Amino acid sequence: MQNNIRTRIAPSPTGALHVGTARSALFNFVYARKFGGAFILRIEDTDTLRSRREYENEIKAALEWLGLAWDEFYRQSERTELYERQLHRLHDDGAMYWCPHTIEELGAERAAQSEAKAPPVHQCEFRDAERGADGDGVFRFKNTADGDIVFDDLIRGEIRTRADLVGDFSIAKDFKTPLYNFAVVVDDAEMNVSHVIRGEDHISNTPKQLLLQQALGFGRPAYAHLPLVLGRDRSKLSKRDGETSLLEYKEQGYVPEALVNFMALLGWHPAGDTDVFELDALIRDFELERVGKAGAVFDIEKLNWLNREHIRMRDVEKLARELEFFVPQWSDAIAADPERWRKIVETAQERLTTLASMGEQTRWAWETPDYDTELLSWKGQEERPAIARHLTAIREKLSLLEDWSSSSVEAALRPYADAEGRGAVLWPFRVALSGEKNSPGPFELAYALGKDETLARINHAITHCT
RNA sequence: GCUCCUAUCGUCUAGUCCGGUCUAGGACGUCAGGUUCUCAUCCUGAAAACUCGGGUUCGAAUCCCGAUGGGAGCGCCA
Repeated sequence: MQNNIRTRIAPSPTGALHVGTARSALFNFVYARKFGGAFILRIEDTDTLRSRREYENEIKAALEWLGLAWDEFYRQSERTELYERQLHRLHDDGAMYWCPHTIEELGAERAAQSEAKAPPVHQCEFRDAERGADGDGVFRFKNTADGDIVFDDLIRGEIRTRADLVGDFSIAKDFKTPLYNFAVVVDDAEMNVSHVIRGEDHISNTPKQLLLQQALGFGRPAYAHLPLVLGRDRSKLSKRDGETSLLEYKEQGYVPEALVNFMALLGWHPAGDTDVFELDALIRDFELERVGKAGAVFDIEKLNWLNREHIRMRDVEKLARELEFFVPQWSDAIAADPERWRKIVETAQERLTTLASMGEQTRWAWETPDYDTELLSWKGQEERPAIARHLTAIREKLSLLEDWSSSSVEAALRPYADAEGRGAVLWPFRVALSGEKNSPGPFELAYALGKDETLARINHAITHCT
């Protein structure tokens, strides 16, 4: 196993953690863990106007929720001396210059180039001028490379770009305000990042960063560009496609294991036919070589299925604790009888798609059933006296029952139900307990409700019929 | 407009590097049956794809060329 693997996720705190960014974080984390390396969280907050600390906190919370613990943490806004020093080095080498053009001028130039079918590259007449930062303008890297800029992508193979098409790109607003491409290069080198694993929307930034690395005398990390996460319309996932903020999924009742599983499947697949797996297995089986090249559509149906699967695999006690958050209206009842709550959770567990559906899924547990008497009738064909007779028989058998479990209740009633007709007996029994047309089975309900409540609800139903 | 990336069922994908075992496999979803007092689950089954055109070859989803489609980037954002 290699030990010098260092990966990073570098979000900018200008919004919540995006699903695409979270997926990149996951792959970086997994890759680092697999080789016993370090996973770095670097907040790219050089854009002081848009960066906000509350977003940074949200991003951290989301990563923690997913279980992606970082080993090192940095904030670019706290590293300005470093960038300044490197900026001066470039400046002293004559590798950058001050471009005084306004944004309007640059926009006009680009429009003209588009019109003339020319490549959109800024031709600055000041690239050889000796002048510092003043007024409008920006520092640009003086790109003197010729031929192709080539790098080997771990996922895509060789990628080459014509150097003259890269042009003189901006690297800083002034000596104290570096721009993205510059800060990234300095940080990746300074942090000894060994593998840059990021979205494919960064492919076109890579040649610029390569040029900068060379000019500064830095080494080159390995690159792996992930396919993009796409929306229904196959364009980059956006708000229109539903939630793009990871924490939103938490609030909607998705479990982190499902998100991790789902995001891993967006572009990667284990060698076998397994679709359901957890982080440990992902770390064990992950291979960058098995990451696909084409964009992957975010399919909420598959996420829902995975969420169901992971909820079903969950430890009941743990699930019970997580579920409490989603039924605040019953927190007192839960605190009063935690054992009962655990039984309710047990009954609901395999029926939950999201944790948030717990409320409607277990209304029967908290509210006294309120139903029309007709609902007690199996297929609307049983008359009231018959229903009352069945319920009375059930009451008699159950009141004698000592050991109260789903299977003992079933064993006590099965012969009678078989003799009288299962539907005719079990349907009114279940409705008496749940008050619902659709609900978990009567034996499970009886178990979760407990003997006293079960008998009380049966009595209530009997009075309905007489 | 320029550049780059990309292309297997509706969706995620296996297979592509090392051509034949692929009448293309799995999963989600869909549909149909079955189990079940109901719903959900569960079980069985079905429909569903190699973008197109050339070439190489005895043979191509797999190799080569071209076209087309899709995506991304082109910022004094990251």
